Amino acid sequence: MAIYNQDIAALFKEMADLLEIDAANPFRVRAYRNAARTIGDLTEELGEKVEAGSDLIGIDGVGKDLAAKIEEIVRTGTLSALQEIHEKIPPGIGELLKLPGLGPKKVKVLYEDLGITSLDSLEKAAQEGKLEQLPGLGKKSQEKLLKAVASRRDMSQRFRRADVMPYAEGMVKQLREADPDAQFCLAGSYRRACETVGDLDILAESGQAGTLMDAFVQAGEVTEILAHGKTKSSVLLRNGLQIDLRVVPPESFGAALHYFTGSKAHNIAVRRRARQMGLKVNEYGIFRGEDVVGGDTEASVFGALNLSEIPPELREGRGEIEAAAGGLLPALVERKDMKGDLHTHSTASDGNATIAEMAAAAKEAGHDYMAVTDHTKRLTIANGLDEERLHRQIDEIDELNGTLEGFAVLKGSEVDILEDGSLDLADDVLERLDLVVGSVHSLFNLRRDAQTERILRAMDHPFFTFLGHPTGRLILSREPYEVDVPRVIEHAAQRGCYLELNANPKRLDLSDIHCSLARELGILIAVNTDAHRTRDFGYMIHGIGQARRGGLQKKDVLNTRPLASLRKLLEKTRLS
DNA sequence: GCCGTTTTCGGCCCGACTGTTTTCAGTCG
Repeated sequence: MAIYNQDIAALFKEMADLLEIDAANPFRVRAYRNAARTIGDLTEELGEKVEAGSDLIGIDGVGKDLAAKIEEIVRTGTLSALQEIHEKIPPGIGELLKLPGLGPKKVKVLYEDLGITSLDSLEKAAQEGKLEQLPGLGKKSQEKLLKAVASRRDMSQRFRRADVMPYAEGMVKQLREADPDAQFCLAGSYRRACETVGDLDILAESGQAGTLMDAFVQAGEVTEILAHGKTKSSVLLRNGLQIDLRVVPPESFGAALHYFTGSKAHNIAVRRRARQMGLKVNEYGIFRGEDVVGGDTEASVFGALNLSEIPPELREGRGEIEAAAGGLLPALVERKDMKGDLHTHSTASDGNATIAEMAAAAKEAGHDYMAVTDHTKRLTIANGLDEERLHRQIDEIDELNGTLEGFAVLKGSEVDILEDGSLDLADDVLERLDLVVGSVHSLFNLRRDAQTERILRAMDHPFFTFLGHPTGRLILSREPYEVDVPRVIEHAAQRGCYLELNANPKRLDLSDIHCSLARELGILIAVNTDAHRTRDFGYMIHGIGQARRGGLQKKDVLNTRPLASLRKLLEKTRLS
């Protein structure tokens, strides 16, 4: 059985959890967590590196010891150090660390005094009133833990970013009414445009901290107050979303915004740099001894550290500090750079607007062109088009284009990739199209090799333009199908075709990491909404957020091109 | 356990809030 990076990362995470409960050196714990995070982000498989005999030392956070442990995992599938610690700390107990209010110390007490190793046994002990008798715990902790177990069971702990936008805006609106002079900014993973967020962080600059705090905990949707302090409070909404509000004075706003935007890994890296320069960074400012050297704006924080300003989307501790120090940060693509949308549907298949209506909406969204890419016959559930219907649609689009001014509708198709890698429509109709999006809509459970080969073969088709939603994942609801994405990306580079970053907020498919790999290999990415309704063109902002996280610049994105250059690039993918 | 303008040892980010405490440890972000 092949070992993938995610497996190695999972073992290191578990190791970190158990070591932490075992009260190991906290920096040793951090070393495991750091390595797990780095390895989870890598695009090259360490299993292959080990087989090839390459050196693992040099991977960020991997030294001699962890390199040996990775080799052990790859060769044996297990980690003996983990099994050793299992003799002291039972497996699965790390789950308890995820409960709010429980950290390593208390988990250890729970296990040693009451033998608690699971949510079930914790719940039972709490119901029997045993927790309140433990040192450091009381009646209140017991009640909170009982609630935490219940809420853990009945709701997922993360939210798609797009789904929390209305809650974020609603809360800020209520706070603004309480203090019209305050400034608000959403921070955290939300500001970094992460695919999912665990909670919302709202930062306020205000002289009325108390007023804001009161308004916050009394807001309409709040069902529980988790903390209510002078400058910092946390609440839980009915849907389980946690919101944190922090109020700071104007001179600290930039430092606080930087701090609460994170990520944690980025902040640690920034503070390490500050320390090396003899400075100290906290959420109130940046200091040399007692002297303030920055903090009112984010620019002042980066400036004091001799860094160019790092866009929030890149603050993941993946080398952005070094890039900023060397003046090597990319100028990230922006929404206004987008000239068109190359993946849309109409009533001909499973969309709910006509081509003319979609074209009008695309133009309204600021685009100069749009490609119609309805489904094909294999996807009967979506009323996919067969050759004859597509021929007619092509004629229809030609006719429509004759009536449009300052806007072009391109002729395309989202063609099903069949099991053997062939395309779902005959060449004579594909040849008439401006572009062909190849997508997998069936047989998600093929073995990894078979799925990868299937896709590579489809890409080799002479009329193939780009791969639609390359992994098929649905965020928080469906795992990607088993496919060797780096291999697909490398193949696209050799073949001379493109990849899609699907901007639908449920998909955001490619991931940021894979976007970054594609960019390194010089592959153009089409950022498309896959719109099925006119309002879906609004999805573009989510795609742009993801593209920025992947470090994509305007030049890396296919549909930032004006129509004439776009046509040339589409033409270029055709093999004779 | 990693790492090096602190360089093979001795550091490793920093502060607010809670609950249980009676001066602070644990947790969280």
